Amino acid sequence: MSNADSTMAYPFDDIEPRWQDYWEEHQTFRTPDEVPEEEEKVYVLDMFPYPSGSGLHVGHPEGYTATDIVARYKRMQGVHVLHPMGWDAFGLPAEQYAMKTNTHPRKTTKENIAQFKRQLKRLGFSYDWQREINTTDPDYYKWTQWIFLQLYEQGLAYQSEERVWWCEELGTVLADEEVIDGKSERGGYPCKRVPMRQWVLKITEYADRLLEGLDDLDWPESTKEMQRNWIGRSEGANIYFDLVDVDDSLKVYTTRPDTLFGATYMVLAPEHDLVDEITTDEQREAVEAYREEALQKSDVERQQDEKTGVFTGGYAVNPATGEEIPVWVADYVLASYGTGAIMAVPAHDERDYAFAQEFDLPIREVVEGGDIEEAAYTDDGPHVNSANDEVDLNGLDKADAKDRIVEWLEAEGEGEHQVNYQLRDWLFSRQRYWGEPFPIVFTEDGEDKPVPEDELPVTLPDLDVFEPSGTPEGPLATIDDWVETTDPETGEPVIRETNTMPQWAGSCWYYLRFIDPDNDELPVDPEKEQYWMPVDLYVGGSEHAVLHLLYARFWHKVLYDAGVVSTKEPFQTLVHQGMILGEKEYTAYRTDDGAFVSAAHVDADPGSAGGDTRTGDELETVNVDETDVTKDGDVFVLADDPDVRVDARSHKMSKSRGNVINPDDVVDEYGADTLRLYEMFMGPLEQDKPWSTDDVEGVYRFLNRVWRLLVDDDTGEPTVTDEEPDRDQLRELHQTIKKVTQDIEHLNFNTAIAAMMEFLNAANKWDAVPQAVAEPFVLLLSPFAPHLCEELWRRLGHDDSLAYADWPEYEEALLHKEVVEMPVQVDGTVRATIEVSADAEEKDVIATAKENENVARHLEGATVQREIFVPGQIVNFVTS
RNA sequence: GCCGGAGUGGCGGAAUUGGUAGACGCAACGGACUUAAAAUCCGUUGGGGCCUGUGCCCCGUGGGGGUUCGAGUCCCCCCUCCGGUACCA
Repeated sequence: MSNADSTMAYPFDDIEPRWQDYWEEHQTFRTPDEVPEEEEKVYVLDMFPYPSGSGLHVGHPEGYTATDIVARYKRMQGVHVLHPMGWDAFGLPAEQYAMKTNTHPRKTTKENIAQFKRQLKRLGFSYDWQREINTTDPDYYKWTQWIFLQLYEQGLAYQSEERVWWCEELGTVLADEEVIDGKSERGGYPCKRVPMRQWVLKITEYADRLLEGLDDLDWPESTKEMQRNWIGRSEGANIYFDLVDVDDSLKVYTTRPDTLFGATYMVLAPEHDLVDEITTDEQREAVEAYREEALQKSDVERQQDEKTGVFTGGYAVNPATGEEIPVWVADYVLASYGTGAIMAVPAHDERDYAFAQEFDLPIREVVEGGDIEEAAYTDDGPHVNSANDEVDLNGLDKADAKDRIVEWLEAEGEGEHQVNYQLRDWLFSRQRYWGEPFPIVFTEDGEDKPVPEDELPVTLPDLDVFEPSGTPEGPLATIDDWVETTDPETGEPVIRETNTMPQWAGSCWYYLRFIDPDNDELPVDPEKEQYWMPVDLYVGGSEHAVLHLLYARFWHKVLYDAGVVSTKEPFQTLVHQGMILGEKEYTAYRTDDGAFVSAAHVDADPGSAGGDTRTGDELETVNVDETDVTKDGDVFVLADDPDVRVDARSHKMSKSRGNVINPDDVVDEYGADTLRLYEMFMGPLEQDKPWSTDDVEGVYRFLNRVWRLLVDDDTGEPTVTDEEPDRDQLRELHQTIKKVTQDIEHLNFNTAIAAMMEFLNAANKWDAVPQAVAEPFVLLLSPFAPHLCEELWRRLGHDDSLAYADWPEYEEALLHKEVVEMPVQVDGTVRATIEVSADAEEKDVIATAKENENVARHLEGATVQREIFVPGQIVNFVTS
């Protein structure tokens, strides 16, 4: 039963497609190719979507509406706006679908894009569709390959043997998350890690610049912090430990060189190069077995709490104490961080402490302050037991001890100060079909060579059959007549690189291509780039807080160094829209025989089935209607049985939960303007918010009231008058202009809408609406509900679109009320509200306040110590 | 564990530099219109208490303390929830 069926509803289903056609026909939102002469510009960008087969989700229009409002608002202010949209269309799902149905990913992708585009157009976004780009288009990925060549030529791309999960049965390489317990997630077939030659990008070379660049960006603090943590810069020292009976030394990285005197053993990662050399014959078998086991474990499995490890039989010399200390192999030391080896200081490191306890290794205190019988002490304190003939750390604190010992190590040639990063170089190849081919060939003697620029793009060959390649090298390796080619320079036979680029590649620079999408000479014209960059507002999900945004910043800096772009950072202001959750659900728990169990006794993730914590019985979940629950203190209980607590929360939308809202359905029922307005009205943009169909109807009613305020339902004629607006009407209008303008500037769309609702409530009480008030109001509403407002604008007598009409400006003088209400407090408690003239003097206001009966009553018998007067805000009498 | 964010009516959420807590919307209730329903319109709605009534009093922004004439807002301590991350030496 929807209100939308009512005959009273405004005809959105007629209005919306009509205006969408108009905009398309008139190219209303086309941004000219030429660089405008006027300075002022704004580049408003959405994170472009992956066009999945399931179509648009209600989460998409949230960010897209926000940027659309800003774009439309800025256009009306006469600013040049770049507001494009495109498709991040390479990726695994289309390839998996191809293997299931033997449909070419190109076809699937094309269909999905058509679906997405149709859905977006229905929502009336003001994109310049002439600039649409698609990462799978050879004219686009030509330049992705070109950028790879820039990286290659600058020495930022190298090849390395990296281990991948290979599943013999499935005949394909799997990602980490597709392998569980060494078995494939699909089918449960055994997998093993095999080394593969892969391309890796030297993002670590840019670590410091990526870190520093964050400081000046107007980004959410949490996102900047996540990037900082991801880069993970730390300062410490490399220290060299000579090996006993082996002519080599062991290099370790530590952030606590000051605890060197407490290093009582050492640990190598199982992958460490020196394991073989160090291991003694007696220990070899045990070490080999341990190593074998560790190599087949996934990273997750290796991060179990219990520490495992095995003694190598070898010893190293602690350079500070001269002691010979045992060298172990353990998988709590990661090969990928630091040098893959550590000096273990069990007294002052929790992990080393746990390991030492497990294997009964000595624990020696070198920093005072804790109780090392109980636990590792990692805080600061005076150093002890830390002196030899040449250096003495005793009594020093952490910072001084670090300086002193590093100085000594450097003088002795036993170590040096070292900065380290958690950031790893970027594994840039995938053993897949549906991605950008690398512009690289290999000569017969195995040398890699770049494909010359004028030979780009290296296009993806077609495949007849989509099936697992049967080789870890991926599907392209099976196409001989593509792989085998000739070197255009020498005419010699060469073979092509058969890896493809990861999905991130295309999204690393798409914001540049939007500026100049058809350029076949360059990725982007420098003059246009200088005008439009940086992106002024970038909106997208926080799931991209690290990877996409870090990779894109990295490429941008490389392009900056190559002189392709003029800004050091691509995205000046970044906003993450919150997640839209499903409708709020109340969940009760029940036993087999139908008895309710209070949620207080249920052990389960809220909303999913679980067990009774007292009896262990399995419980089923029941959805309870909102009307059958009631609030009891902080929790909800069944109205009929207040002893039974129920879970009340909204969940992430998912097919399995069946709480997915399809934007198409909402548009069918209420129209695009309602969907847009609702998503903006739900709450602050950045916040997660639950969907509520009742609330959708609320904003729909608002749009209907706007329509009825200005248009006669029977005749379709406007109901406005040409009378001069009175003072009250002007004040209402100008207050609304001010509020809406400021709120859009701050992306506070929910309160902007509330202000317009307040305006409407006021206007509904007027006998008639003057045209001079109606028109600015329609303009204010237009970025939010563009179809409705275009229609109203037309009916109010305008021939052109309002897309470039002047944004209304408020007059300060019209905002003021002549008479204002002021609360009067006695000792901080409001006792009355008085009406005074807005420009009344303090003494008059105080006098009026004192005359108030209730105020007088509270002041009776008391001495007024102070009189607080804040003009227009408050009067407060403080008594003794 | 660590980092980040948030706790305000039955619900989503408002609240400039500290200045009438609960704007706006939903839901609920009452009324008008209607043969009736829907839609629409008007009104009430944080909790408790006093009063014939205009009205008045007390409590109230996760909990406890503090600063201030005045605290949702600032300071200290604690609790809960959400997101991220986790053997990074």
